Amino acid sequence: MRTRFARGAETRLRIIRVAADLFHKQGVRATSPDEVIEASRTGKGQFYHYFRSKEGLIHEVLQVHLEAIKSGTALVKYELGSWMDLERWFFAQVELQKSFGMTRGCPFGTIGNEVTENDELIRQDLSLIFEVVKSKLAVFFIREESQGRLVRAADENRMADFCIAAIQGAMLMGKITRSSQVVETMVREALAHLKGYRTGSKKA
Amino acid sequence: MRTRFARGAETRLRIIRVAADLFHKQGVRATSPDEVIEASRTGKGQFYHYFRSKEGLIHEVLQVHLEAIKSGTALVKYELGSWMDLERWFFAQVELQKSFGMTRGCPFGTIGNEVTENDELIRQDLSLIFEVVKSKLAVFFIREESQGRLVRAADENRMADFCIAAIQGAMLMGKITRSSQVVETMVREALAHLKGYRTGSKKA
DNA sequence: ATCTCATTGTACTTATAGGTACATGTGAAG
DNA sequence: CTTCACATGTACCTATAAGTACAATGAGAT
Repeated sequence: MRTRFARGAETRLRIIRVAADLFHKQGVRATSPDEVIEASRTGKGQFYHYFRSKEGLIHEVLQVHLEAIKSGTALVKYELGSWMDLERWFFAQVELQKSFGMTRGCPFGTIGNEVTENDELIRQDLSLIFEVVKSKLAVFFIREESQGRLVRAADENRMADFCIAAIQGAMLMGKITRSSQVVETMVREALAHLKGYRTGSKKA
Repeated sequence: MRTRFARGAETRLRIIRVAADLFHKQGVRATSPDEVIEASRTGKGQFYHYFRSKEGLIHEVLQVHLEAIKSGTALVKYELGSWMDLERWFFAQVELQKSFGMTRGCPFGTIGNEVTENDELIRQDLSLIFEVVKSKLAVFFIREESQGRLVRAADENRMADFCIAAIQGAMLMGKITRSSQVVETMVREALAHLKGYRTGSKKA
């Protein structure tokens, strides 16, 4: 029973990976099952054998993303141990965007902007992903605070939300302008703001 | 010749307005010409009489937005005369989002996130819109600077970019979480950061 | 060798997207 | 009161989206 489901699982994962890439590249609405099927070199039979529907596929893709974030196997590392790590967190995403020639945004933001009131399930999947990311970031700020390295006015949860919204806005503007300039500006300003919450930081 | 084109111009504008609303609500890919036609109570004949194609319509919609921003007739006022105006600028967008029950994001950001490499014209339209917005915001910061009210480290262009990316990220997260909390957090943090560039501001 | 069930392949189906073709209406200028 | 250009209405049309139906294959259990 060891390899009983191995072949299928591989096919399934191949479809998910291809879909994730296409969703990132062109969004979910612009990506048809047929396109995923062709790019993954599978067939209709396989597609609908492994996924109820297109929505089911989107859900599975997001699950895989979520697991990668949780387990730390994602391209971006969300476990921060220092301010240097935080900088790396920001810049890792900029670099990823650059590697696609500034033609793509954040994989989650891209999908998130497409959700309407009929995509409640997907919206919740995304909400959960961002909640997990937020808590990972917050953990860092909370640790800093517990060591007395943050000023009293600092609110770790707000700081985490700020990080996420900042990088989302930055990447969206980067995609629209096809330039990394705005992204880098935003990241630097955001970091400057966050560092302002460190004890003993000279303003700006 | 006064009313010669009046009727048609009205129909045209009606289509544009309906389309703008649908694009804002559900994005451009999820909005078909048929839907626009029905919601605007027109017909195929009229639609394709006034617009070459769906892409043409999107372009026209963005032109109308652009003109509204330039002329100051948009729902959000981009001409800032004071820091209070800047706050209002941020919060006006939050209020607008709230008025839709947090189900929508920024009209431009929503469309911007949908553009792929095949939508170069639309992408440029959006780029232009954001450039105009940026310059309007920058004008305020430059005026402040010229009156010696900003610290030397302040960069007016970067500050303007920061404003735009911040509000974009905020609204996107607001739409995904369906909550105004993140949005308000982001706006307050962003304002705090910007105010840090004022001369004589106590840090944070 | 066969049975069984996961897996895969192919053909068909319905609805919608996006657009054309063409016919008709209408109102102001001549 | 006709005419011509703008304006509107209706009927197509082709491609694609999303999904179903069902047949065929193939590897481990018996």
